[in-house]
Amino acid sequence: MATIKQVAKLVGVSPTTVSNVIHGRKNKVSPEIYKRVKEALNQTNYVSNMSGRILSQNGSKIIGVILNYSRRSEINVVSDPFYNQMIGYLEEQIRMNEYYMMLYTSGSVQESLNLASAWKIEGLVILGALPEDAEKIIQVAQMPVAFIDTYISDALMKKRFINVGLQDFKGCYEITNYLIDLGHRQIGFCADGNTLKGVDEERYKGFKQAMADAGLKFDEEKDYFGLPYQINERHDYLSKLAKQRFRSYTALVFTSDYLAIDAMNILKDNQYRVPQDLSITGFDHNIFSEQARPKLTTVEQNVHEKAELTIKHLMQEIHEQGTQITNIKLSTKLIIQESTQALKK
Amino acid sequence: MATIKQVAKLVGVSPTTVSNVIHGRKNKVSPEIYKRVKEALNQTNYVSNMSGRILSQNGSKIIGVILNYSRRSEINVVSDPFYNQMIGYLEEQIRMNEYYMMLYTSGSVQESLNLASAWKIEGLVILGALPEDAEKIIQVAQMPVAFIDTYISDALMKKRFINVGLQDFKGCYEITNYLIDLGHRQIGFCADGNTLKGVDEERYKGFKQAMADAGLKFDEEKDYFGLPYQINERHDYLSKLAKQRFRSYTALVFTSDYLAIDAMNILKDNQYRVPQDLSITGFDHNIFSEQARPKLTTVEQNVHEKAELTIKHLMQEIHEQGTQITNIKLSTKLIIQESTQALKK
DNA sequence: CTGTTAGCGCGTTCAG
DNA sequence: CTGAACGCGCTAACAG
Repeated sequence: MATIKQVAKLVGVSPTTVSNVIHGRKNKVSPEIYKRVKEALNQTNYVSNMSGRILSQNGSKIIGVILNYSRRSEINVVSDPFYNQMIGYLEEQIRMNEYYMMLYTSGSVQESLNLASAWKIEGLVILGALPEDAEKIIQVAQMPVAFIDTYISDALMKKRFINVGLQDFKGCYEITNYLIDLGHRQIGFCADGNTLKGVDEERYKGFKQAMADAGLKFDEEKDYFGLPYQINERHDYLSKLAKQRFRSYTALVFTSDYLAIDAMNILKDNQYRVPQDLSITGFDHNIFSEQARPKLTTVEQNVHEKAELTIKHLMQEIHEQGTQITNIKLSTKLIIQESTQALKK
Repeated sequence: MATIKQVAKLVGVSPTTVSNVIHGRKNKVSPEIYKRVKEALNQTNYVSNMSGRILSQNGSKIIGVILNYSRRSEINVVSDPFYNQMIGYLEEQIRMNEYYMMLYTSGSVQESLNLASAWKIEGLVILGALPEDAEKIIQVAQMPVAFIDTYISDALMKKRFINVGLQDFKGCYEITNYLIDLGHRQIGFCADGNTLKGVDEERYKGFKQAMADAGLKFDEEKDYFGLPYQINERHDYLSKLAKQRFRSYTALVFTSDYLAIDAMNILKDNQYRVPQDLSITGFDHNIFSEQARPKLTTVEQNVHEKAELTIKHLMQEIHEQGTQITNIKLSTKLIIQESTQALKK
């Protein structure tokens, strides 16, 4: 509640002196006064008013974290533990850098940029942006931006933009290969919705490549399953699939643990045994894959590392030490658990 | 990027006029000029600078959301879907009220209050605060504060404080009673940690009351299981319990779905069949209880409603229309699913 | 080493 | 209906 002025009056010095003490500029204040001001600061429980600070050109100390939910339905963004974990870790990293986190979910680029300029936000973290939105942002944003899990062509990348993602192609290639090695030939691919973009698209490509490399047939019309976003619709649809079309497969690859577990439960309800009747794989290695029985064979990504790297590079850019384009693809790890087994001959 | 001054110069009017247009004060500006200014505003993509606004006494439009993790380990806060859902819904509600959300996890009251005063935060939402922390906050906070899931005595409540919670006692009483009705007599109670506070304590009381009302013995030393926070330690401990002490029970009551599912898996790994060998209940009715097989018998709380009510009342307080102490206890609902069954004689 | 002054962008007087 | 002037809290440049 106390302002610099009030503290200054209390001690009997000028506001500048107080400001200097606050910023620890010992060389500009005599030790004696420094001590007295410091005490007054503690006594009055002085907290600097951020708006004053921002106005006098000193950075807002805010990192905006924007959750894009144009891709997935809102329900999933709230429920999918990947986003939740990510937000938790981002908050941790931002706080550790003595910045503040403003969280915003937004479907539109303009909205996000308005937020940023209204608050003179120093850096932006954008989760799950579509490639076309990312392009727009790169063109107009005035501050460093870090994208997480967005596919941006290198040509578009600029110095102040950071892109942290995963080796989605490779991850999905490997897990598909693993299924093929187990003897599976009829493998279906299941994802959110009918048009794949970004992360899911890369995973799909990895899957198809693995199939092609093994000389296996894959019919994009028949063997690709686009699941509804809405949980009830999805369950109905999965039930139908379980009763008919899924019967001709021995393994199913899902683009996320969330979807895989969801489907596995519906399959169980329809008297499938996993993995005896059907092998199932997920992607993420989050809490769902561990809590499920059988535990899910999946692809691990290190969410904490993702958050840490993102904020680390963002901070570098903010402090102008960034020297090159940052486009990181973190490696993945195949986690073999209980939801897959070798095909019996 | 444009400031009021710049827009004013562009149109050829004074800053005041522009300000008036921004605030829609049509009676103070001629229609002709109003239109021209409006156009310029759109063209330049004007966004008002928040710091200027805050400084000139007009509210920061920030709601601070503080996650207290002194009670639970950080790991759980990040993983427990209750918190995640809550944050998602709070963000939604805050945004819908045209406010901004600043997210902060903190173990100390002072830190939280510093955040609030630095940003002139208009309202605070505090998740899972300890009663003693809540008391401190009530004493010193300058703005409306809404506590979620904190037990505060009515005597301490003041006009500007809001408390939204659950009928935890009743919820746990009912589910325990349900088990008793099913014929269970040896019922254990499992919770996070060894000293129960707030929500968990109330649930424990509800449990004990149900046992007492049914004339059943309950030994606080023996029949209460305090589980370690750390996931690995917890699993080890649960494994031990599964092999020995759990054998003498026919039902276990858990304080959250998260813990119940975690334990259920360990039990399965130890050849228990749920519910045939052991009935299990959770609390929350979140995604875990639905994704599990068997689906968990649990107590439902409406998280969305909780968030909505919290922000609604907080907004009322902010706009000074709050007239009375707000201490809400939302009702719960028993959700009977597959993890419980009648005891065979 | 210390104090004075100006200005950041906005909203709100108060005169014209 | 319009504009000039002030102040919010802070910092940086400049004077003493």
